Amino acid sequence: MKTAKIESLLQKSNVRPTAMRILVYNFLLENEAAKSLTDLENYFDKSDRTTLYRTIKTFEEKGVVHQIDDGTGTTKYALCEQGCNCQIETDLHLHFYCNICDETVCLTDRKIPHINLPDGYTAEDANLVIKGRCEKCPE
Amino acid sequence: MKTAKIESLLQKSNVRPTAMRILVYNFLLENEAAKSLTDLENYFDKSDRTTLYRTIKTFEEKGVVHQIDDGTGTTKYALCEQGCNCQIETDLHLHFYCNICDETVCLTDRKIPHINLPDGYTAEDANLVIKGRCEKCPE
DNA sequence: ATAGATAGTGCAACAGAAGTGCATTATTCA
DNA sequence: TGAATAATGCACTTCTGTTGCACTATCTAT
Repeated sequence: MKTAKIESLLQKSNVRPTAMRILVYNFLLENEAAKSLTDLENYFDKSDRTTLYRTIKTFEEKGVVHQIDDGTGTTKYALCEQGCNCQIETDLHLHFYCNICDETVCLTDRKIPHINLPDGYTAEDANLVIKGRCEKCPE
Repeated sequence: MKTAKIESLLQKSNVRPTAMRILVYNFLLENEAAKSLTDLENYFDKSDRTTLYRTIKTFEEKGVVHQIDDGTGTTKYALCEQGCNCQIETDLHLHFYCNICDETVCLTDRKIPHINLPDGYTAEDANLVIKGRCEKCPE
């Protein structure tokens, strides 16, 4: 994607499009799998960890990316789809973690099914991670 | 529960019932909510962190407790039910994390619904955490 | 009952991820 | 241009999880 295009996307989300932010956005865009802070750090070895940390936090606050807890203990991030509203319960999609290639992807078209909770419990958010073997890792 | 009872339960799981292990088991038994290593550490302040760590790891290996990743970033543990087979996909229950009291409980009778994955994906394990308000935290 | 083997415990230290404070640099805008 | 605001980079801290090693308790076979 062209830099100018990313710039305008960031601006739409009220994120000032600095060089670093455009690079990070592009990196996330080019990778189907969700990336961790450490992934970013390894890829952008010229840049400081803190900068990347705060970049991703800014993205998260502004709804550019969403956090993924895939159970590996390391938080990962993926771009939100256009018009995605990660916070709304009905829009929560599930994530798939591949035990073989250690990559996590969004299955944006698979929503988390509604669960009937016991009396007195109210749901506000949900997280569903399926672990197994992904399409890229045939048996 | 009587010490003798816990002793025999541990023995049935091939865990040698040391004093520490009986205490830890009892602690987990008396608390409905899942506990983290830090919780154990705070409660058993006379005991060493490593001992508690290895105790809980032994329990986990032998199927006495199961690990819970509730998205807080801290792994928690809860006793397995009798005959529970946490590893089998069909037996996976979901967990509930309360945003108010910061406690995580097993909803053992709510199983994770089956999800149809895209072609090429195979499920081996799953983790579902619902977050919200628990019965003990009325509005 | 005792000696040797095995298992459990406690201390110290380390690793990785996440987060904060502060000084420096870049950008905006009046 | 110059003051205000935002972004970046460095150093440091905290928290959780983990391992190595020495010491102690427990078990088992003689």
